[in-house]
Order: sequence, then structure tokens, then C-alpha cells
Amino acid sequence: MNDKTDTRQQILEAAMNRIVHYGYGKTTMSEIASDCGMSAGNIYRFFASKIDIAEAMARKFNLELYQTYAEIAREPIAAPDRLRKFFDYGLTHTFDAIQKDAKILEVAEVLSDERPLFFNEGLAQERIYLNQILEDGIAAGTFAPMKDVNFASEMIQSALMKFRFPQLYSLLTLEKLKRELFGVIDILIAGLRHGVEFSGDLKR
Amino acid sequence: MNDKTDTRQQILEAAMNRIVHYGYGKTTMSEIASDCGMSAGNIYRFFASKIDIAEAMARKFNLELYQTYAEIAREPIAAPDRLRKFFDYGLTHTFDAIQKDAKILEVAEVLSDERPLFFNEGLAQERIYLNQILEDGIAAGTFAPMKDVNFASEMIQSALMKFRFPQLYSLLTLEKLKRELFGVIDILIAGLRHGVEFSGDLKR
DNA sequence: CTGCTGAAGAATTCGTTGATCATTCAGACA
DNA sequence: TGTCTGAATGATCAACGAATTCTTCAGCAG
Repeated sequence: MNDKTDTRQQILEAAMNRIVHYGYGKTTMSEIASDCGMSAGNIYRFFASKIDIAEAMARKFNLELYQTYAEIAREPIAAPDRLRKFFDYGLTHTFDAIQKDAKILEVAEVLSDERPLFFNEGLAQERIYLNQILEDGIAAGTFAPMKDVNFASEMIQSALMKFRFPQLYSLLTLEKLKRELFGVIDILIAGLRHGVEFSGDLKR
Repeated sequence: MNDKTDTRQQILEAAMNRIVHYGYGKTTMSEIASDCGMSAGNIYRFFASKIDIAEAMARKFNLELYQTYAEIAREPIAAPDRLRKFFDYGLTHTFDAIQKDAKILEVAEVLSDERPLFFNEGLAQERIYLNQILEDGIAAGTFAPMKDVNFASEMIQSALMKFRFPQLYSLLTLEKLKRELFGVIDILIAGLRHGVEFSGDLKR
């Protein structure tokens, strides 16, 4: 069973090496296989398809991200600062990753085409940490109480959607991007601080 | 001189009829020309290129939009309500337009590829009305005073960016979209109401 | 002189064909 | 018996000539 995990890991690593260098489209299953000293067919005992390798790659990327997210959510600083740090890290991390390996943009594109739900998974995971920060902030009296913390998290994610799509911001510098990110976050924080009357509250 | 404007108008109308029906790519200059009873070459005395026709089309669409924006910005209701109405109208208007003529999505795509700055023009225009609403709100005491109204407008636009890209939301229903739009706006309004301490204020 | 045409040129798209690639699976191997 | 290979298969892609389309412009008509 450990062999299996090891081999899977080896395939993933070989694939990642090729993909970040040549791109997803220019990397073939046979190439990955021969890098691992096996036949292309054998890869299918470990990954159901090529796109699953891309997904595993993204999952690995996200795992690091979530780990830092969890740490930030736990930091003993005021909730608004944690919120800023949270999204600052997310943006910087992906920006740097793209700067370093431009080809991962292709992976993201292919994934959003063929695994459109994968994206939602990440948002849901992120919301767990956001909810935690919001609840802390409410408990500390920094944020006003609210009926539906998860809905608020969703709205925060929605307002910061722009900073998730490199295609939308790739022409801007990181500096300009951050200025904008913090500008939006500051309004959101002011809103959360003083309490939001959601116009839909009656219905929900 | 009026002849010239008329002909231009005629060409634009013929082009629009074909484009909303068959799409931008499937509409040829000769077709537009023969619809107008002229040669393809003659179109170039009125439009410098095919993409300029698409731009004129979008400009016409925006003109209606801006007219309503101006009206909403002037309405004698509280600033927050004007803000809601403003973006509600923008979303509904484009959503309905796409529902009615799906092919205009292709026009938007081609335009953002070949005239990337055209988009910014629209944002700048929109900000004129936003600034007006914000200033009114501040004067009325509904919104807290702020150093840089235009920056706040930019941040509002940034936070609502998601609702501008049909590619990002085309799978959602208008109802769900509006729920989300109002959710974000409500937080922004709460923030503006009580005042924002922009973390970048020292630098600006 | 002005307004327009239609043919020419340049650029782009299209369709076909051959090759490459992802994926499957019968059977070899250990 | 459980692993793995390599050939078979169908799907996708690249190449490239043909055709279409955008754009220009010399010259014709009014």
C-alpha cells in the first residue's frame, strides 16, 4: 500500500517537473512514464486520467496554502488584521507562483474547463478559515454580531473575486494589486465592524 | 455631413442586425455592405475596420446604460438606495441583453481582446455617476466623509467586478446573482456609512 | 472634385490529412 | 495471482494548401 502511494507520488513529481517547464499540453503521458521508468499504461493504475494529475498538482498547491491560512486564522492579532493578512498572503502566494512558473496558469485554465467544481471546493475550504476569523472578531467585539457568518464569508469572497483570476489582473503590478485589494478589504472591514443590515435578511 | 452620419448609422444598424443573429465572426463586411446596397470597400469610408463596428455597437449599448445611470444618480432617494438601484440596473440590463441576444457575448469577447482599453473607458464613465452618489450621500450625512471619493468608487467597482463578467456568472440564475450582488453592496454601504480607515491613507 | 466601385493584396480562417496522444486491455512476466 | 507492458483504438492536434475575408486603392461616374 505504501508502494502504491510512493509510485503515485513519483508520477506526480515527474509530471509537475515537466508541466511547470513545458506546460500541460506539451507534456505527454509517455514522457511522464519514461521519466519514471514505466509504461504510459501503468500510470493509469495510479491516476484515472491526465487531468487528474493536474488536479492532484493543484491540490498539492492548495494544501500549502490552507496550512498557512490555518496559521493566520489562529494568530493572536485583531480579526481585521488577520483578514488583511489572509488575503494578502493568498494574492502574494499565487502571484509569486505565476511569476516563477508561468505555465501553471495553463493548468488552472484546463482545470477550470474540465473540473469546474474543483474551484468551488477551494472556496468552501477557504470559508472555514474566514468563518473562524469572523466569529473571533464578533466574540472580541471587533465585528458587529451577524445572523449568518457563512453568508458574510461568501460575500467577502465575492467582493474579492477579482484577485483570484490572474487573467483579470495579470497586467497590473503586485503593488497596484495590493493597493486595490487592501482598499476593498478596508471597506468590507468597516462594514463588518459596524454591522450590516442585509437587505435580504427578511427572506433568509 | 448629415448624409455621412446617416450612412454610418445605416451601416451600423445593418451590422447589428446580422451580428446579433449570426455573431461577429459569421458576419462579413460584404454581407453588411450588400444589406446597405453598397460595396464592401465603401464601408471603410465610415468605419476604419470591422472591429470599429463592434466598438460602435458597444458604445451604443453603453449610451443607453449611461443615460439610465445618470437618471438613477439624480433620483431623490437615499444614497445607499441609489447605489443599489444603480448596480441592480446594470446587472439586470446586461443579463437581459445576453438572454435575448446571446451573440453579443462574442462581441464583448472580441472587443476585450482587440480593444482592451475600451473597457476602462466604461469604468471611468460609470465612476462619474458613482462619485456623484457618494458625494450626495456624504453631504446628506448618510455616508461618512472620506478623503478620496474617486478612490472609493474604484474600490466599489473592484468589489463588484464579478458581476461584470458573464463568463464568471453565466451558470447562475439572475435571482442568485442579485442576492449575491446585494449581499456585497450591503457590506460596502455599511462601511461607507460608518467611515473607512484606508490602510493606505498615510501614503496617499 | 467627390463618392463610390471592384479588383488586388494581405491576413485569416477552413478543411483535410497525417501524425501524435490519451486511454484501454489482452496477455506476458515474475 | 498480481503487476506491468506494449500494441490497438479512437480522439485530438498540427500542418498546410485552398478558400474566404478584411482592407486598400487606382480609377470610374456623376
